[in-house]
Amino acid sequence: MAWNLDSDRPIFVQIVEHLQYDIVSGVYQPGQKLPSVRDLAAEASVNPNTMQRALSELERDGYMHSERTSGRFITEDTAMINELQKQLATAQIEEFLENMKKLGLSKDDICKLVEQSMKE
Amino acid sequence: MAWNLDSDRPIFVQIVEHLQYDIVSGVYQPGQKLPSVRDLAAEASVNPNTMQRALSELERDGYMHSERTSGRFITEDTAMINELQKQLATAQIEEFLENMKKLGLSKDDICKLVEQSMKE
DNA sequence: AATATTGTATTAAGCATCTAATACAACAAT
DNA sequence: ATTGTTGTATTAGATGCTTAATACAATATT
Repeated sequence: MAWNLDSDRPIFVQIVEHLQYDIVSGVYQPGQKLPSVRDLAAEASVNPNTMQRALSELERDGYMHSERTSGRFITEDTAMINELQKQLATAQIEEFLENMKKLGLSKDDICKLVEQSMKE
Repeated sequence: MAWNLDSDRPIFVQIVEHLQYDIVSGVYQPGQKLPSVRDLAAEASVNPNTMQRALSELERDGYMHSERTSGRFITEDTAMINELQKQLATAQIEEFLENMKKLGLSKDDICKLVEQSMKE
């Protein structure tokens, strides 16, 4: 699975988002053990420090926790995960609609374009 | 008009996007003269060098051109502007749908959420 | 003719990000 | 008991972005 990191934004931020999406979509199940920092860093072709930083952020927000030497685990709080999904989804929609309006497109324009793209 | 620049991405990139949206939506008309680099920089609360960099990018891509000392002008190539609008719109849609899928949402889920948000 | 404004260029400094290279303590695996 | 793996911390260097402070030539403006 490619990580598709670009240079337009800090890498550690993109990693945080990527992992949030993996948690929300079920790539990583609640309670599941994550690969080690070094393995994740290699997988993402990133320095271990950078991966560590991203993981620390996710840990700070409660989406995972580390057991000293046994590894790192996804939270088992499914309510929290569902909340994150809801939050990310509404953020996506709001940003999308706002940007489309900035482009000078009407609601009808937006609907047509979305419907057209959804058919593929 | 606030520029709403954040620190998550390079400012000059955000300025490029902001101005592209202003061109596409008609805030700046084809052939219209832009404020000076210094004025735009002040308006965006940004260093003139940073604004200059963003403008150079837009100029490199043909969306505007500078007349040495008379100022800087939006292109009169309306076809090019329409093409940019189309390009930005499809990019928005594709990114949006891709992210929603990454969140594990089905097409029905997406439709419902969009319809709901569109009513406000 | 004198002045102001235009775009443009340069240099230096500060800052955050990222990589690289280690190091260490805790614990699992052997 | 030894070895390997875990998360974590530290230091140094490179790079890119941003600001600040200028400077200059060209040309509107007065």
